[in-house]
Amino acid sequence: MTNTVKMDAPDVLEISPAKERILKEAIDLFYEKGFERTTVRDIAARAGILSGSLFHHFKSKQEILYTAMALTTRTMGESAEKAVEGITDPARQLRALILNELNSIHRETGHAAYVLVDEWRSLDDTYKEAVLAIRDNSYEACWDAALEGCAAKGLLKGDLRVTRQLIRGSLAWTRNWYQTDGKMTLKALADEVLATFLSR
Amino acid sequence: MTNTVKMDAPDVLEISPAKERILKEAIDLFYEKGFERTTVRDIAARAGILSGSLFHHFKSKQEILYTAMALTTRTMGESAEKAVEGITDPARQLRALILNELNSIHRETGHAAYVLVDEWRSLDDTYKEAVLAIRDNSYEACWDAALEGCAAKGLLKGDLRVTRQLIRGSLAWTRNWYQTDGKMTLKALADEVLATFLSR
DNA sequence: ACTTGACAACCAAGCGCTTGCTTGTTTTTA
DNA sequence: TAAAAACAAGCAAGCGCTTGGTTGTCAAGT
Repeated sequence: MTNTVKMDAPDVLEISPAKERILKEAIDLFYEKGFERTTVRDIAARAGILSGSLFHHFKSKQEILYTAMALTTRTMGESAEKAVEGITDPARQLRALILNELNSIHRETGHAAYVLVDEWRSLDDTYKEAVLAIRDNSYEACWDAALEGCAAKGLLKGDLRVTRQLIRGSLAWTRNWYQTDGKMTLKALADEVLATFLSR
Repeated sequence: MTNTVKMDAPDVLEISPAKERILKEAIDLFYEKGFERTTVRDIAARAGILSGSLFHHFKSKQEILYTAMALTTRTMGESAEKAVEGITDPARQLRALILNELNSIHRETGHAAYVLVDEWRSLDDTYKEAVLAIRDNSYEACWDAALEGCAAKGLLKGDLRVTRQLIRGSLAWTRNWYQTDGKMTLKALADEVLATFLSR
């Protein structure tokens, strides 16, 4: 797909079952305590191994964070593309993207999306670039297309880039208050968000 | 005001000039690197003293974070009350609160508001309660009043509590994209946010 | 006017502990 | 039987914090 050289960064595609289990536990811990407060001993204990054994799979704690973020970024990009697939109406595209993002944050794999945003500062600069390279391809393009479509139809007023950020902020913040087990479903929340941001 | 015993927690009102300088530097560092990545040696160096001398003013690193957050919380509460003072129209109240919050985030003291949100997880549970006790008094009440006023006038649709959180998220997220030195002023941004969330 | 003593602020040194990570060896798997 | 995976042990560095002593300040005592 991408024509950039991939040799420098370890290919995130290659994930052994063991790696996957470690990543899952690491993400959960990063979600609970943050990257810095999580020790390699914590991660190893949850994965059922000793701390030293971690470094057989990842060369550093940073690489664990990077792999988790790179994987999450790719997954969310694919997920966004799939969400708008076959939808032509821009308002419906937007709703699909909103619901998709809410699902990413609050469903079982949700901790990964949370970590991607919240622990970004903890990622080394070199790795940041690598993750951004993955992100820019598909994810942003989907959102831009949907938003521009809405704007063309007069469904959105004001600066599109600002609106985009306002929506993004609203969605990201849901992790601080939305309860999966509450009365409101994610679909209902998605509708509420859409209704809030679309002028009618 | 509060009838709870206050003896356990140190009164945040008492801040010597030295304490204030240390707090300012600490907040800047927490903003730049996060609480965990910031060492007491970092803070001391910026304050122009040695690390051990910090503990003459604060009994622990945690207490530095707590003091910063308690102070910020009180300041923001007072600031919100002052912002809506004398304003009766709920839409104008809301605009004032939005602008006030944007100012808190992006003006000179902005790092404090940022830290309050972003490093909340790093604060010990005991201290969390103390900060929440300060917060609940004024800040939330101002927002609730303005939002209910808007709803009564038909300016807001949907669940008020959800709307409140969507706005809060949009505002908090601005720190990830809004540039103080850019073309858009904070007032213009406040207007854009207001226009986005109010139905017309 | 000079001494005294109490106090806050700070320094210099380092303690005890935890951290991420390494090494050499053993176990498991295929 | 050889590679992959995990263990056992521990190192060097950095962490928050403590200790004991040195300043500068200023009001009380003589």
